[in-house]
Amino acid sequence: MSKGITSRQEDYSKWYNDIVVKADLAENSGVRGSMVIKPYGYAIWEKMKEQLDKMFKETGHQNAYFPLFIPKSYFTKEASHVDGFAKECAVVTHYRLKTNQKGEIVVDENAKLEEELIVRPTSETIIWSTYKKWIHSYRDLPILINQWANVVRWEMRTRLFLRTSEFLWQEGHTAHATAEEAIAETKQMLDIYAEFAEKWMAMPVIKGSKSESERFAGALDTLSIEAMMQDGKALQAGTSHFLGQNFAKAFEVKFTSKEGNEEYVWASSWGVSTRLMGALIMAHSDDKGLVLPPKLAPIQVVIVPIYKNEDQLETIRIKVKEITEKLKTKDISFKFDDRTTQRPGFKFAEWELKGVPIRLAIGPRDIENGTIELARRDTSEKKIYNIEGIENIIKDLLHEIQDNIFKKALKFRKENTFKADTYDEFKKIIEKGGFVLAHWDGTAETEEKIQQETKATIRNIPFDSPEEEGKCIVTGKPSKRRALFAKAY
RNA sequence: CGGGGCGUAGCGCAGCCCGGUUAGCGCAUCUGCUUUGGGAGCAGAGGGUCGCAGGUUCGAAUCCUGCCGCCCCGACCA
Repeated sequence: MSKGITSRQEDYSKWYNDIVVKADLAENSGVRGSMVIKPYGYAIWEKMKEQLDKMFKETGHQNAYFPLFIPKSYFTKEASHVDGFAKECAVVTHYRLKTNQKGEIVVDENAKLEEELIVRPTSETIIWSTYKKWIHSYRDLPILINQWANVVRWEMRTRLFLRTSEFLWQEGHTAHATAEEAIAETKQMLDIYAEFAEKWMAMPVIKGSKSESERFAGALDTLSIEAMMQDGKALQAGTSHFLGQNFAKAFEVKFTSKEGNEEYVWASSWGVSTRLMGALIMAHSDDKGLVLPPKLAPIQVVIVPIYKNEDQLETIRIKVKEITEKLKTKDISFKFDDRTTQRPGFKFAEWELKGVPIRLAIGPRDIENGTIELARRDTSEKKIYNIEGIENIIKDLLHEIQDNIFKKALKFRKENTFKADTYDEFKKIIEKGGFVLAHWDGTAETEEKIQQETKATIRNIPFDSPEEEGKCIVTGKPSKRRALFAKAY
């Protein structure tokens, strides 16, 4: 492992990339724009998945699995949906290879598919074509299904975790008898995402609804949570869409209501992806490497032995065993790093790079005194504690760290969120980086003008943005609420 | 798709302009000894179709032609 990572100040994107690669989270693969998620990175994703999955199930959802391939005809049924995704679809056209006269492996032109298959960029169409078969009566509703899957969007420019051609995600697809119910579901799932972001990722988010031009292709309303990264840019961390009856109409999904009327089904869909990994990294990490919130850290405590010979290591091993037994009773995950091939200093640096919240170091000195050195990743603070009762101290400290990094992120967001009442003010803030709350006349033209001139977009219109009389910073037309603007990932 | 750049050891690069005999450096790897409370030191070793294909030449990493791949900027974008 090479020393050091680029500092945030020097080159923020390089810093991000260094962390991903050097903390062993992921790397680029031989396929353009597609990444390999390495075991340590995948372990973090698994922690996220586990918690989200639990939250989905607690709210009555079930998991299912739908095909990777979508027949082109399904895909093209909902017009705005096609418009939104057509330019980034991978398409399967053949099903066989052959060897030509030169001995090369080539596509067998005789094995052309009658109908091309789209590799799913999202599954609304395949799922709604299936729901048609499942839904006939109001008694069949609601359907509350989630799927954990991979999807492909052929992006022009990719970055590890933040935007890759293939990514992992979950997509919820629900069907309801009424608009109210579907809207309530849409909101509920956004709340779940926000709770997960704040309580688990320790990342404060702003809930709101998207402007029309940022809406999901085929949705009537898109809600999002937006988080601020350390460079002041916004990252969309999750979306929940109210799809109205668009997909039901496109796929002819009707049900007979209690009153005996034939009606179209109402829908929602919602998703978060491996992009959350990128958010997690950029929300908390520092120039020494990753900083993980204890609740998502695959290893919460790492123990590094310090010794001069095999005898000393053996003594330490026995002591460590006592400690780890106690950690187990407190449900604390740990790793005893007894590799003899690396020296302590190397291990310290490595585990800091990997963001382990707490490090214990124990050597002959400690054995003699019944003590242990404890270092916090979030503050870099080091303290000597008695081994007796250390498990309680660690348990409390893990909560404190979780809390501390959330507060730190919240403070940073507050310090970098501003109100602007003139376009000049607005431009200055955007230039520097940060969130801007400003009045906007509600038109796509103004939104586009702002984006063209400043590269900032409307992230969302925050739910907690109070009603107030204002004037659009560009056109001066009246506005009732401030929208959240920022440059975004 | 437009503009720019790059392909030489696992990674990062020098050499190319001005052709010349064993193709070099740093990191990593391996071996040995000494080390181990903040990324060890010394000594030695291994590792290369110089992106691919042609051409020019006594001789090509170096010059010429074609091709392929990748990266950056722009355009595009849940």
